[in-house]
Amino acid sequence: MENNNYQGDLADIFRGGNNTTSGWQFPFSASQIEQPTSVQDFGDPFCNLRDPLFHDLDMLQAAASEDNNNNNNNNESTNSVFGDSSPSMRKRGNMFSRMLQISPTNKLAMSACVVQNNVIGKHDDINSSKTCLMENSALQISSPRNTGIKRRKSQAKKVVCIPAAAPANSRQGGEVVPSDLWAWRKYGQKPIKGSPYPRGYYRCSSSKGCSARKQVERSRTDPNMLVITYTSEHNHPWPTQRNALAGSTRSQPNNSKHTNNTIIPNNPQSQTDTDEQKETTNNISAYPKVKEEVAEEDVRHNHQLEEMRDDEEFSKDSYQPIMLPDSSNQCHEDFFADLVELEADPLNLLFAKTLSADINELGQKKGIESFNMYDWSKDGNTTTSNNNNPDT
DNA sequence: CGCTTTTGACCCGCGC
DNA sequence: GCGCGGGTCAAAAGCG
Repeated sequence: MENNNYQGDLADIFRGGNNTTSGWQFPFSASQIEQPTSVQDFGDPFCNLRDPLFHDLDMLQAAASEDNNNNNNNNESTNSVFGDSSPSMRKRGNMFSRMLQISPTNKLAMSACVVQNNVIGKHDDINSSKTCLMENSALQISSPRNTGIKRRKSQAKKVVCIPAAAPANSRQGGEVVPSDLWAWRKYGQKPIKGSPYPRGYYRCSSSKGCSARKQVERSRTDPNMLVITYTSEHNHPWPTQRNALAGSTRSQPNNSKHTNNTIIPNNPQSQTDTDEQKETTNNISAYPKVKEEVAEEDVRHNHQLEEMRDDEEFSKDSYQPIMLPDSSNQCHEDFFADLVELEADPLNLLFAKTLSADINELGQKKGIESFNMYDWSKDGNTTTSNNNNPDT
């Protein structure tokens, strides 16, 4: 309770999972992810994804790798952790490896986490790398094989470390964090001893009999990172639709949900929204909005997707890139070239959203003004309802 | 109406 | 056995 007074409520993060209009979601497309079918996956959609971004960040990655080498010599071993050991991935780094998967029996994922954080540019110094190592150490503790933390049951768990899109100290409740394709319902939140951040408890709401659960909490060592722990596996296929939006947005006293024509993610903003926070919200709102196909992907159901697309207004044409300022220089083009390419794939678009803070930060390093890559308010009708799938 | 989040109470595993 | 602390339940209330 009191914990919520100074930090964003993690519940906001996962409204994305239940609310198609909320913040950003991982734009998984059927062609890019595999449906998790094993217990090992726990329905985690991150495990098979590859990095569509940031191959312009070699410099940072190199620096990060250098730092990483100073701290860890297990680079080879870490690749397998991410379920993809392709050469390209090794070279460029996988953004999803930021969503660190830590196998209960594999403790070798840490170095990659360090690297990726540096690649992204959010943690671009040695100190932050150390912080990340500390984070990874904390994650190790959560391993069922490690008795450092009590385990009520000897359940297999999978821990994923992902970046929080908004700085933890922003006090912004509407921080955006990837939702996965499952519908999650929050059933509890507890303050965790030793951590200033509460832990949210979620269960799968797609199927009543589904025992899948996940816990979400901020890293106590790096508030910019979220630690998601998946427990149990889904016993049903991926949902073709998410649950109704009802109840997904509780009261927002400031009534600032829609302040202009831009798309406001339906993340409930914290009730202590400040002007600064609202500004951040608006920035978020300018990020590409991606339809529910994000939640519908199953390679085996492509035909179904086609039908759904026909029924919905959404199409890739519903957004368009914002032209960069006239002052754009070659640096702009170089830096954003890859990002513009993302337009071709909604999945990637959402990545761009995910990494907004990182991108802006990195852009500033390159002398680039903050920007919005895509204007989703093209027709002014791109409202939250656009994402709603009628429950009928 | 059906869904959600919130939140205090309760349950239960674990260490001592 | 006891206490701590994490995990879950369930009532209340809000939202579409």
